[in-house]
Amino acid sequence: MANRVTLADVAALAGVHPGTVSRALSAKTENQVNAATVRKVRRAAKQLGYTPNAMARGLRTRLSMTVGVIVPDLTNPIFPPMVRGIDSYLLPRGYSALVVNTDGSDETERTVFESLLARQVDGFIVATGHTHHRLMAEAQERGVLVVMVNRDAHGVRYPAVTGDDSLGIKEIFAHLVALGHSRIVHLAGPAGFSTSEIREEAFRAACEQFSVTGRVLPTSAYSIDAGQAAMDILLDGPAEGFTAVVAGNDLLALGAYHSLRQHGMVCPDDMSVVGFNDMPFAGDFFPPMTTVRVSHFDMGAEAARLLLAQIEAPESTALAVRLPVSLVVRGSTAPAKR
Amino acid sequence: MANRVTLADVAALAGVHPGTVSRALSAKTENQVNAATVRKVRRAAKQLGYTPNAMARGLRTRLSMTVGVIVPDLTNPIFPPMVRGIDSYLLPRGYSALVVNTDGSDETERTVFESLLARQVDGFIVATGHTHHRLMAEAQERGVLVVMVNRDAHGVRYPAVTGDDSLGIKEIFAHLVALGHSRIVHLAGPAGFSTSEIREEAFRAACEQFSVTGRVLPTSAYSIDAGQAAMDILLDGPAEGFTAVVAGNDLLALGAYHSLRQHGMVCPDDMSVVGFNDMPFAGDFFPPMTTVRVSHFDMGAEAARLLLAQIEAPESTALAVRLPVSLVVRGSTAPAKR
DNA sequence: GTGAAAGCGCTAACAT
DNA sequence: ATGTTAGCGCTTTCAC
Repeated sequence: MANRVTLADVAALAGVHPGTVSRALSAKTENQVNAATVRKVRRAAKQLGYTPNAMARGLRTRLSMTVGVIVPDLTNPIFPPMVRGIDSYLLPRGYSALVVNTDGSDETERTVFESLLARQVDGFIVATGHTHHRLMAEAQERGVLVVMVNRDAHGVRYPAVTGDDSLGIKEIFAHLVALGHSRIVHLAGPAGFSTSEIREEAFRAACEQFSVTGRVLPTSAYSIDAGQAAMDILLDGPAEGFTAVVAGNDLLALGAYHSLRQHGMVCPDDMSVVGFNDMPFAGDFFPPMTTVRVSHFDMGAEAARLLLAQIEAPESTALAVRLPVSLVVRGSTAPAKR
Repeated sequence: MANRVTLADVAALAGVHPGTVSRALSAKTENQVNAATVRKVRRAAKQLGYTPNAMARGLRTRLSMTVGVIVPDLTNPIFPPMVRGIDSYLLPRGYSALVVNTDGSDETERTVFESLLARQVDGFIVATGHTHHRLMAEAQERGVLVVMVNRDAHGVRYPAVTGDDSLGIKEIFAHLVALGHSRIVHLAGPAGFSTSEIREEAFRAACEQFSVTGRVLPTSAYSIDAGQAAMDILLDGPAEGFTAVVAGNDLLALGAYHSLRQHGMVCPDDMSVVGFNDMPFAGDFFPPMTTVRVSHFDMGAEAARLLLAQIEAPESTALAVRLPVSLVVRGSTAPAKR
């Protein structure tokens, strides 16, 4: 594959030593070199179409200028914006992101983690956090730099960037209660994730606060099918007078849509449904989904910022960052039927 | 960042020469080495937690085991499955994909292309093709290995993996004509892309073949807004008796939904709409979208296969691959009103 | 079957 | 301000 012009070639053409070329071409060191020489070197480099070899540089500097990004599954629509957010911070600073998927498998996660380490990534952004995360604990012991994103891990001192989930749930309740709902179901995210825990916790607290009768339905995954299955359990049994569903995320809410439809019920007339995340196209579903917006782009950008801060100053105390959320009211919520 | 165990360390512990460790640890060369030595080396490597340094290896072998993937925008939902497809072929073979976005900018594309080249990628998978693609022409001259995916580029001899767009359009027509539609609009994709050209061409041919009165509405981008704007133009004017819309892709079809709704029309009662791609969640829109399914996962996997074939045997004549398509009939198409 | 030695392309200390 | 030198960690000829 092409591109066999080296520093030595440029040096030869410019009539200087390779070391000088290296200095002339790097922003940090070009002031150590005569302006005229810099120009001469630049001209030679351009003429030859010189591109520095990142692997040679990285080998020497022990820096790959690459960060590993570990996500459960890129086809989950919250991740592409997050990856774009990461890139938006990384690329202008000369870094690249290597994105890998785990499909929820701890074993796959270990494999990709090691392979990323073999590629000498300078740090990780990890979106696969779960509450008891062995790998993260080990990574910390090995001195690997990590920023957690979206989900946190317990007992690990890595910085984390999350949305303000508690506030999101509270805003949902304010909206629902104003619409007259007093019996509300929570389609709780699967166990073992901080997002699930925090949202369920906030749900219970909000029930207290707003004097609402709540019921928590566990789910097995953050997926449409799991949401549908959980909702089926409610609708197959006695009605119990619930008029609204607060789902752990938009996918679960979509599952609730499916279940409702299958049971001949209409959302929002028979049952209001609220999602979480405001994933792309949430406004194009039927009905357009009321949900809590979290900017996954910002989440990614912020995580990248925290990671580079650590890379450049390993001592920097990067704390948890909580991003703002906002309720987006669309067509899946309506006044409670009396 | 951690991980400072080298070959030399392993060699010292195992009591052999670094060269021997290298041979013992590589599948291709381990048969050159005594079985007992291999075991000894393996044990030492495991004990120290040795991970080979990919940059050092790459520098020596001139192979990065990395491929560059250039997409317009990862948040366009057809790309995540494609990237997963690429990964599905690459990762088991020891390769990684470095994905970058261009946001449709030729300048950005040049920049990311060069930066990927600097990272010594062994080849590219390019999803940003347009009909007259300067960069691809240059890349070919420079001997850069590329596989085009989804879209083709004219006048470049790179292999391309695309869907069978012509067949897709034909199947749409068979469906629509069976429903009694005889006046059909095409929301054509923007100029300069092979997908737009081929689909529009197939539309015109199908109009001939099925004796349908067609009208082509150009759009400025493959986006919801562009689709809505184009559809607005039709609906703001005299009706002309059109009863169905064949959109250049699902996003344009979604734009048609919006325009229809804004004009107080109901899909599919007043107007049938067909998309193209069967993007994720197309079945969850309102109404669930009738569209042509193309497996973008397979597309990515196939592109990766073609690229690795080229990398491993640069002489291999990789031709264009056309993937099968299938019409997915959902709720956005209905019998034509008489 | 294994050791020795060179070198991939670059940067960074050191010397001048 | 620039040249010299060494070496990042690995693979791979060439010896033995």
